Amino acid sequence: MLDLHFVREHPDVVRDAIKKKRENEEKANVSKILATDERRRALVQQAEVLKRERNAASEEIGKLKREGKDASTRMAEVRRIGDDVQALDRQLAEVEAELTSLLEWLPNIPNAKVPVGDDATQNKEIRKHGEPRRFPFKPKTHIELGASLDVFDFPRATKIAGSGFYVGKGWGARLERALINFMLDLHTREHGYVECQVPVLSNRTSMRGTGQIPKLESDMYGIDGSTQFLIPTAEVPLTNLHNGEMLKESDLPLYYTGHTACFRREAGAAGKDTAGLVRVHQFNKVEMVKIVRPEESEAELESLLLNAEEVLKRLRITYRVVLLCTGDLSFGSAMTYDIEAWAPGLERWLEVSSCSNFGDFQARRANIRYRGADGKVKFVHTLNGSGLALPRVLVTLVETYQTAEGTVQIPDVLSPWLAGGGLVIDAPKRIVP
RNA sequence: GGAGGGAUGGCAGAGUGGUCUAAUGCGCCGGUUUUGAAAACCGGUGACCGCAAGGUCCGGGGGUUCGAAUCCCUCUCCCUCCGCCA
Repeated sequence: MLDLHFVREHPDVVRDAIKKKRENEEKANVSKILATDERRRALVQQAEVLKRERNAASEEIGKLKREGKDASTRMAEVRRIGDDVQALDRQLAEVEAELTSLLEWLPNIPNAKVPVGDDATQNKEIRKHGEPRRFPFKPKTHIELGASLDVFDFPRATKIAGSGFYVGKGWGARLERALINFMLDLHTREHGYVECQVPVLSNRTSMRGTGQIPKLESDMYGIDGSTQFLIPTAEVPLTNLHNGEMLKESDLPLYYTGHTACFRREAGAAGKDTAGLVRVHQFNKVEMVKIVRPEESEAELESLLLNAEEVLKRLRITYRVVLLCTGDLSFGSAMTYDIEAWAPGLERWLEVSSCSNFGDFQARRANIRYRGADGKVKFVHTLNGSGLALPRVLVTLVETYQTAEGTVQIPDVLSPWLAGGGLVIDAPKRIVP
């Protein structure tokens, strides 16, 4: 959420952001907000004048009564004021609710470093790590490998739950578990994050806090008449750990990581990536969240990105880092880097991580503040990034490390997390060693 | 699931219809003192809205009243006990 003062004082900056982000100008409506704010301030003034009168009169009545005098005419008068106050307060509550819901539709302002552009084609490549691997044979896709090695089962997942799910089986499941532990250990032992086990269900307040509600409500699975939702990312519970809290400056920065299942309807993506692991309704993800002082958030984004990249470096997977242009930037983000890993079988780059700086956008919504050394209350800045999304890492891993024989050579770096197991995925019942 | 108790500023905690403009303590900030620090003493110190005067806020919402932290209803959360249970 943007600061109302900021919107009032810099409406053009906000309008510019809406345009550059290709947001719906009907819903993200600055003029309507300014008009509603005017109405609200007029009502506040009217109500306050009356309240002042009422307070003075009530005090007087108290005095009269203590002195044993009659106060009935005064009381009748004040009663009328009270009725007016109540009517004004009702109107004010309505206008304020309207204003808040309008404000919730305003996107965050992009950082000045973000290139202006319409869509993903205008994103800017920042760096590349490794080269796409060349094969002396035609590499298979993870779907083909998954079937021949019996490690990913899509038809049976569809039978159980519907389309857009997968079953990891044998090495497929084991490898995913090893990757999760590898990532969590890296982030906790070497990058300074505190691991959290969090609910995969969150309420409306939390969803509003991180910005999923109102804009993305229809992309989530609601529970119990939509009082709670399955989380689309652990960003929601991890950031909302501190919802409504007043932190001490010495508490900052806070680094959290956690592994959860994530659930997405992918409502707008019907017909896209329908086969395989690339786009599924339920997937595992290791997430990193940072809660930091405002002056540090830009540098914290860079280190967050490096933390995510480190996973791919150690797995020796080819990737590139892309700075999203304004048109591709998400609603609440001020600046986002995507990490895209190369999938040799599919022959395309896959987004395995998205690292964003939200500035104070989420902090305002979730009311996460801290008291500075000077005693002043300020909003924190929040950041988050995937570290990483599991299914797509599995895709790039098995496609990258496949052999001419149709087996998969698992990178050595994972061996500590595959205790007792070999490092080659072979056809069923011939697991090596 | 049943019964009871509770929610007050950054924290602890008093306050059961009228100077509550919320006591007091801790913490925090400043000062005095000190070579420096601690201690002691003195002073200051909530959030939000408003250009300001001022107004609002005692878990959320609603009600009673001239007037609500205080009374009533309701929701949420926490605690104690009982039951059930991974």
